[in-house]
Formats: sequence, C-alpha cells, structure tokens
Amino acid sequence: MRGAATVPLPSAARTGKVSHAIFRVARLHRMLAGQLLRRAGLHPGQELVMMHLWEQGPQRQTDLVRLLDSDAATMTRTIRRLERAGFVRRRPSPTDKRAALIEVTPAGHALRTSVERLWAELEAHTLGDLGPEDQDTALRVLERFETNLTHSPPPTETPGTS
Amino acid sequence: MRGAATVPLPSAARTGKVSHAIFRVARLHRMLAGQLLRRAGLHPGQELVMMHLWEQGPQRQTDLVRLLDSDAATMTRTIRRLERAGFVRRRPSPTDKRAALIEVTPAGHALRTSVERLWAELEAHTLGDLGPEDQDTALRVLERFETNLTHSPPPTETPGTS
DNA sequence: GCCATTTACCTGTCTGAACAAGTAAATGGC
DNA sequence: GCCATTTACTTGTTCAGACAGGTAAATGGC
Repeated sequence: MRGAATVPLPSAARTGKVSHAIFRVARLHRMLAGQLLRRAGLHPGQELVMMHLWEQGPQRQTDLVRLLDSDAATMTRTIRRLERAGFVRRRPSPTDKRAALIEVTPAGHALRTSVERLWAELEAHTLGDLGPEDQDTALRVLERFETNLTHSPPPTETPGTS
Repeated sequence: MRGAATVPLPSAARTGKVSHAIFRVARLHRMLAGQLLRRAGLHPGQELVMMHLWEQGPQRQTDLVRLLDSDAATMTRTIRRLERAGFVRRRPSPTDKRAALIEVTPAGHALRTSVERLWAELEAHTLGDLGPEDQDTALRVLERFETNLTHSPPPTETPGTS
C-alpha cells in the first residue's frame, strides 16, 4: 500500500481512478449530508439555498441561481418546496414585475443553527482526524480539480476529427 | 457567535469549506461526465453499469447493486433503460426463477471503446496538468475521505440530546 | 412437508438535476 | 412610441437516487 516509491502508476491509472474516487466520495458525502439534513426537515440542496438566504438576505431566484451555479428550473421547484414547507416566502419585487424576492420566514430562520451544526458535523466526518496540514492539502487538491473542471470544460468535441 | 479572537479563521472557514468544495467538484465532474457520455448515448451512472458488465460478464441485478453500492430500485430502472436502449439484455437465471442475468448486447459491446475513451478524457480533464506526485496525493486524499465517510457514517443521532 | 423468513426484483412517490420550450415583463434600437 | 431582444421565471419531460411498500421464489427451522 502506498509504497509507490519507484513506479507511480503504470496503467491502473488509466481506468480513471480519480474519477471513480470522486464519484464514490461525492456519493458518500451526499448520503451523509442527506441523512443529517433529514433531521432538519430539509433535502440535500435545499440547505445551500437557505444558507445563502441566511447570509445574504432576500434574493431573487436569478441571484440564487447565479450564487449556487444552479439551474433556473431546478431553483423554481426547490423554492416552491421550501415555500410549501414554510421556510421561505415569496414577495413580488417592487421594481420588477417579473421577479420575486425570496425571503426566509421565521420557521426558516429557526433552522439556521441546526443546519450549521449539521454542516460542521458533515465537515468533521469528512475530514476525520486529518491534521491541519493535510486538510490544507485536501482543500488545495479539490480547488485544483475545480479549476481544471471549470476551465476548458468541453473538449469542444473530438478536437482532432474533421 | 464564536468570537475566536485570536484564531485566523473567522467563521467562513468553519462553514465547511471542504464539504462545499466536494459539492462543487462533484457537480462539475458529473456535468462533464454527462456531457461526454451524451456522445455515447448514455446517461451518467449507466456507464458504470456497463463497465461492470464489460469487465465481469453477465451479472444479476443484485450483483450489480452490490458492486456499484447502489439501490435495487434504481438498478431496476437503470437496467430497464439500458435494455430499451438496446445495450443490455435480460435472460432468466437457470438456477433461480426470481433472478435474471443481465448481459451486454453487441450494441452494448460496441460502446466500450468510446466509453473508455470518454473516461480517459474525463480523468485527464480532472487531473489537468497535475504531476504524478500530486496525482498520488489527490488520490490519497480522496481515499482518506472515502474511508472517513464510510466508517462511522451515522453519528448515531444527536449523541447528547434526548 | 409446512410455514416463516430471506432474497430478488418491481412499483410508487418524492427529490435534485438537466434540457427544451414556453410566458410575461423589461430593455434597447430606431 | 413601436417592436425585437433580453431577462425572470414556469412547465414538461427524462433521468438518477433514495425510501417505502409490494410480489414471487428460495431457504431454513422443525
């Protein structure tokens, strides 16, 4: 295990080890987040919307979509579910009849502490007993991936061909 | 909240930087995978099933569920879609009337090369120009996360509270 | 051999996520 | 001021993923 002193990885690396690992970690992470969020009565993804609303105040859907780098259609439905759950409220924008401002209700504010605790728990579980330096390494690795995946996302289709 | 006068990290760091990073990386990675897979006519997740079938031969759904650590219900529908797409076929198990063996059709086999190329592309994009050592570090970080998230997944519910 | 339990699989339901296509209001060209 | 375009949001559809039920066959206790 982990010897890898002489030879890094011959062809095993070709199978997409990192991609598989990202898949698995992402799913486990998401599952744990989901389990923890159930206590608060939220579904995965909704907590991110709430967090932004808590921190940034009332927002239009477009703003939330941009902040979360999400999808307008998904946001419409997520907001609707949060609204039905009583955690947010919609108020017509005074300046733009197309838009509505999404704001947190008292019930929504009441979630904040527990959700923040959940996230701390999630983070703690993810990190385990990783030391500060390793945590930093981990973060830099993830940021590197994020950069890689953000820039040049589409290989612009089979570059060579035609 | 949480003054933390001396500590450098105010509160922004405590909000789960790594968890947020995992979320973002996972989504970007998934999006890219989805884009690449569209070329092959597959949806994200289906390629994992196909990969297992290519490598391990005909399997029962239960085996696939176990291998992919997935859900029986999800597998039922994924298989059905792959079947309708003509990539796999179901054959009743000769020894167990409850079970069926899922096997790849010629059309399914025809996908193998392109899917493997897609994964190599996905992996390459994810890794970017990361050097071999950094790749190794990245993999170890992810494996560490996986271990952390696998072991002690449920905090066994609010330990203190009642 | 009979019956409870387990196993393999399916269906229903809800959610997030993505894409396509719409509606209505705002905006900009002129 | 009129009209094309853009913007904000909604709806329809498809898929994965999770959970809660089913059904039918296999299995194990006895």
